[in-house]
Amino acid sequence: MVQIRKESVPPSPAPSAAPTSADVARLAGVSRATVSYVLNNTSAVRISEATRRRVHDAAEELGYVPHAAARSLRAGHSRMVLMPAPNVPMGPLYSQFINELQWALGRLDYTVVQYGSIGLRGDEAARAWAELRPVAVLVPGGGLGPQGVHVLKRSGARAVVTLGPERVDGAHALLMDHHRVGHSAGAHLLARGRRRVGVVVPREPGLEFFSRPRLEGVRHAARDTDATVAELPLAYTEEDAARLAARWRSLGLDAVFAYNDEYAMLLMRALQDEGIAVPDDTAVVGADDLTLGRLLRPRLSTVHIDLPSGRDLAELVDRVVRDPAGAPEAHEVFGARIVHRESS
Amino acid sequence: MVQIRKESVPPSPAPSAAPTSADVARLAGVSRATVSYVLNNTSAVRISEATRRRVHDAAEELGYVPHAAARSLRAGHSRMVLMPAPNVPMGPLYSQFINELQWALGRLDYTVVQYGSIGLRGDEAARAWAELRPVAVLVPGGGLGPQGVHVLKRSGARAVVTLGPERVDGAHALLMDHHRVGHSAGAHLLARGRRRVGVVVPREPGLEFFSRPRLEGVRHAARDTDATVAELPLAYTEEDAARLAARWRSLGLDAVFAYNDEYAMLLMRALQDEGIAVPDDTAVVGADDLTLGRLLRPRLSTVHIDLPSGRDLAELVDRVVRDPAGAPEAHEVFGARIVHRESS
DNA sequence: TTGAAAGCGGTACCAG
DNA sequence: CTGGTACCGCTTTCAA
Repeated sequence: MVQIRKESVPPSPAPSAAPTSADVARLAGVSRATVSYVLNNTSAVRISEATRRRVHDAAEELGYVPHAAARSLRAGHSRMVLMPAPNVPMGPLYSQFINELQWALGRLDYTVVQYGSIGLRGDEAARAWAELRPVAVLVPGGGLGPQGVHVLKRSGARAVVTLGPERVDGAHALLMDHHRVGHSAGAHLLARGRRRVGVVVPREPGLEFFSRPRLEGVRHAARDTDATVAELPLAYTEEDAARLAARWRSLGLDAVFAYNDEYAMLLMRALQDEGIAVPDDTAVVGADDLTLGRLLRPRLSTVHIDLPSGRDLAELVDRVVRDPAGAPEAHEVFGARIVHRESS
Repeated sequence: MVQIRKESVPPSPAPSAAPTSADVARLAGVSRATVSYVLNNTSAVRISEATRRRVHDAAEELGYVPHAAARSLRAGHSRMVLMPAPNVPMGPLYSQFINELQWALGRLDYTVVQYGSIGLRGDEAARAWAELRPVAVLVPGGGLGPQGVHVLKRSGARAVVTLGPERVDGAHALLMDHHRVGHSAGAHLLARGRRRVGVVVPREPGLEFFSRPRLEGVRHAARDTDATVAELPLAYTEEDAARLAARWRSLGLDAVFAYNDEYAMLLMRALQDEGIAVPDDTAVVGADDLTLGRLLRPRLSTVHIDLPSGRDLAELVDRVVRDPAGAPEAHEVFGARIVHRESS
C-alpha cells in the first residue's frame, strides 16, 4: 500500500492553534528531528551553528512551547512529583515546609504538582494520581492504603513517600509521631503536678489523623498514674470556645492540651475571659511552636515538632527515584519535644 | 512496502510495566477500540453486556489506569485548571479560599493542579505552565504580564484569570483592591483623629504585590490632609518587632496600619511590652479579619476583604472556558471595609 | 550534519 | 456490534 505520509506533504500551517515542532521545522527549513536536537541541546549530535540559530529564531518567532504530555508520553517517564493538596487549612508551619520542599525539588529538576483531590478518598484518589504517571508521590497525612501504594507503583511511580502518623506497606514512611506529641505534652503536665487533663479534639473534619494519635499519646502518658484524661471536642470559633469555657469549672480540669497553638490560643482567651487563671487554675499546652505562641500572655508552652527539612526530604525522594530498591521502606521518625514557657 | 504491524502480531505482555489498554484488550479478547468504548461509556456505540463485563473484569484484574497524557494528547485538550502554588506562606483566609475553589471546580469536572514554580518569574513561569496545556489558568497575586497571558492563550488556555491588585491585558481580572484596603484603614485612622500614621511593610520577599498598593492606599487617604505617613519595614520575627517597638517613641507615631492581622498582632504585642498603650498612645489596625484578631486584647480593628466565593469563581472559569469570547476581560472588584473593634 | 520514520497510549472514524 | 487504523506531538535510532 502506497501512502502519502505527513513527512512528504506537510499541510499548510494551522491558523492560530498552538505551534508544534513541525511548524518550527517548516519555518526554519529543517526537519522535526533537527528541531528536537537543537531545542534539547542533544549532545550526541552536532548541529551547525547556522542551523541552530535558524531553529531558535523560528521557535522564538512562533512562540513555540513544547507539549509536556507528548514529551513524557514518548519518553515513558516524567519528572513530576505529585502531592495531594491538603483539603483542610494547614498552619503556617506546614505551608513553609511545602515551600521549602518545592524549592529543593525544583533544584533537583523535578516539577512539583499539588493535585486537588477533594471528594475522592483513599484508593480512589490514588487511581486519579496514577493517571498522571508521576515519578514520585508524596502523601502527607494518613488516608493512603497499601492498595493505593500498589496502584501508584504499578503505574510507574518510583517513589511513594508518606509523611504521616502511620507507616504504609510498600511506601517509604516518614513518621510524624503524633502519638509522641501527645505523650510529650501529657508527660510534661503530669510532671508539673497536674492530674485532670483535658485534650482538645478539633471538630473540623479531616484533622482526625493528627488529633487521634495526639489524644492517645496523652492517654498513654497518664496510664498507670492516678491522672485522668478527658476528650474535649472544640470547633475553631469564638462561640464554641466560649461555650466550652463556660462549663469549664464543672469539668474540674487543671490542665489542657489544646491540639495545637491555634486552638490553644482560642481556648486560653476564652478561659481568661471566663476568669480562669492560666496557668494557676488551668495549665495550657499547645503544639507546633508557632510564632504566635510567644506573643501570648502568658507565653504559650508548646510541643515543638522536628520536621524534616525540605532539602532532606527532597534528597530522600531523589535517592529513592534513582534507586527504588535501594533502601526499601526505610522510615524515619521525627522527634517532638516540649517547649516550656509560661502557660504551664 | 509490507510491514508487520503491531496490531497483527502483539508482543508478549511486558513483565511488570504499567498495563495499557492493549493489555486489557488482549486479556479480554477484544480490540483496543472496544476497550476504549467500554471504559468511557461511549454512548455513540452499543456494546453487548457480555463484552462490557469481560473488558471491565480484565481492566480490574490488571489494575489498569488510563494514561492522562496520552488521552489529552489525542483529545487535543484537557480539563486541567492550573494555579501557581504560592511561594510565600499565605494565611488561613487564602487557604480556605483555595479549598473552596478546588471543591467547586471539581464539581464542574475540572482537575485542579497547583504548580510549584519557584525561581521562575513572570513570563518564564508562564511558559512552564503552558507546557502542561491547561484549559484554564488562575493566577493569584501579580507577576503575570500580557506576554505571559499571550503565551498561555496561544498554547490553548481558554481562560486566563488573574486575582490580584492590577488588571492584565488579555486576561480576565478579578481585582483585589489592595489600594482600597489601605485606603479604608487610613481613612478610618484619620477619622478617629490620628495624624501620624505608620504603615508596616513586610520585609519578606514576595509580598510586595500586596504591601505596595496597601501602602499607597494609606498615602492616598492622607493626601490633602495635614497627616503624615511613614513606611515601616518589619520582618515577621519577635526580634525585629522588638527593635521597631524600642524606637517607637522616637518615631512620634500615633497610629499604625500593620499590613495584616498577623503582623498587627506581632507589633501590638511588642508595643505593649514596651509600655506603649494601645489604642491610647498608638492605634493599631490590621487586615484580613482573621479569627485571631478577636482573640487579642484589645480586640484588633481590621480591614475585612470580600473575597469572591469559591463557587462564584469556579463558575466564572467555567463560563469563560465554554465561551472565551463571551465577556472579554470582564473584571470585578472586590470590596474592603473597616471593622472597628478596640485597638483603634 | 540532516532527514525519514517508528512509536509512546489513547480515541474515534470507517468498514465490515 | 466490533475491529482495523490514522493520528495527537515529540524523541530517537538508523540511513543517507
